[in-house]
Amino acid sequence: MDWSIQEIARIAGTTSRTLRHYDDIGLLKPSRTGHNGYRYYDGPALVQLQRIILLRELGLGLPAIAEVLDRETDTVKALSSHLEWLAQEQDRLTRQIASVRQTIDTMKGDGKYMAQNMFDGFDHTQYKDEVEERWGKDAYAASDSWWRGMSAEEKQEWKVRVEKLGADWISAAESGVSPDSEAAQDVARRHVEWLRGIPGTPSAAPGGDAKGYVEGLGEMYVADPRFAANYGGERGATFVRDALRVYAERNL
Amino acid sequence: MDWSIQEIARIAGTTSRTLRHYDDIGLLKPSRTGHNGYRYYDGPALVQLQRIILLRELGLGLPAIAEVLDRETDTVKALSSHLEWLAQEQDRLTRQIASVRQTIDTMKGDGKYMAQNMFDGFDHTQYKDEVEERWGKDAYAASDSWWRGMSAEEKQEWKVRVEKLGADWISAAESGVSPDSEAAQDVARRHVEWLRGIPGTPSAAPGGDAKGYVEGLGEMYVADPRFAANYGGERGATFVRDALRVYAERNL
DNA sequence: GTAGAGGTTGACGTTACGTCAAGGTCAAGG
DNA sequence: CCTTGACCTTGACGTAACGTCAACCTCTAC
Repeated sequence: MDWSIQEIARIAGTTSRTLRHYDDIGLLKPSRTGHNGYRYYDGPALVQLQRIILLRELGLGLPAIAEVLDRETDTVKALSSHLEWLAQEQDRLTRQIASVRQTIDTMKGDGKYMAQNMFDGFDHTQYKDEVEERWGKDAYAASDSWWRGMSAEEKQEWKVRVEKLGADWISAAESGVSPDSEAAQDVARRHVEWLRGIPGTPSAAPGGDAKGYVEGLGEMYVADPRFAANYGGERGATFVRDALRVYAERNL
Repeated sequence: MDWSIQEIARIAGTTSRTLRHYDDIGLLKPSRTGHNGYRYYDGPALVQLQRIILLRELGLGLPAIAEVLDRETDTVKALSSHLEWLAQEQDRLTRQIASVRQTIDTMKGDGKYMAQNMFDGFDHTQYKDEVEERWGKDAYAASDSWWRGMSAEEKQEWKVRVEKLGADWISAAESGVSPDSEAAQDVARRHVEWLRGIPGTPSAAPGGDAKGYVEGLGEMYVADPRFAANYGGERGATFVRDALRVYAERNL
């Protein structure tokens, strides 16, 4: 009264390969093995197999299932902790979906963002004189040719990055944490790394005054309403300035 | 004006290993390679890298990103189809979470199900005489010892399987599809495979009248209100009977 | 000259099997 | 007895995107 490997596979709704795999990892051994090496399974083995399949359909991993089968863990307990993991995954997915949606919207350019044309790379020519005056002709030229050298898609994605950085600054400022908190400093780090991608930025190497540059930028974000608007107004810009100052002090 | 592998890794917020991986699969080649084999990256490479990282954070796979970079696919298009996939995943997760919750509830035994003690394995002794009369003493004895041989956990999970099967029957019946539809026939197949797990069930091999047995069971589900209740009342049981009859006719 | 930091190319591990590949076993028919 | 076909076996690669050694160069600074 036992079945061959294909037979229980069909009965249980799985494949013979899966059965062999379970045998290999010791999850479910055949109840009997023929002299020819054939695997045979009996009733209790089928019951075990059906338990395994049930738990697998719920998403449990094979090691977790093995624990349940070895009576090291309660099934309900295993499922409960699995449920937590599932909930976390769902959260992550939800956030990612929101992110993708926003990115698509930004890229499609619904006018709202396209019209902004911020200094941060969106329309260099508009600020030509200002940039030349502040950082010199070379800086503008380098920055401009860099920007012109990008494809439309690259520009789109650059904008998206700027958006995200701005959004992260705002949410950090509004979350009420201090500018020297780890969260804020992480955004500051990303901000500085982002700046490094723009030609004309002083390098962090000795000789390039990256520290003064970053601190100066921070002040400008506060002083210039066009920038402040990008970081959630004056309060936001102040937060950005403080966080950048701390970051520059510590790392540049 | 270029960076070593560690430097851009830091600037972009990733690891050198990842950079090497991208080089290996041809996703992002260094802009320059030293005579010693060292990889160096310049500004445009950094821009590319940042595009890649942005898309990766949104969950796109590397092949999809490669398509975007090779201009074979529009970024927005790639993200849109990615969004669909994400939505599907979310659906799947939601359903799985519901399934796990229900399973946990059933196992915890909130009394509602525990009290049911259906024939389908929940309390064999209760139906001893009836079973013996219908299928013989041997059938009852085999079935009973099989049931007693199971551990508490196995019994719990067996109940869960019965619950799910019943729930699937009901939802199939209520969905309005016909008993010979693919969906209904799939549940029928699982039902028959489930029966095979109970000792005493006639085998599908020649000599064992599996066809008559299954058809007889179907009739009983309709005739006996205790069973019918398990399949959503008389209408549900009728659906089950019809589906089983079709299945038996075609496959047994 | 020698640390020490950083670079290189392999190559294995991760999840749960799918998918060949090469070859033995078994029942049925000519 | 031999063949055919269905079924079985073990072995090994592939999957997604790197993390993590391992063994071995290279460069800079003291």
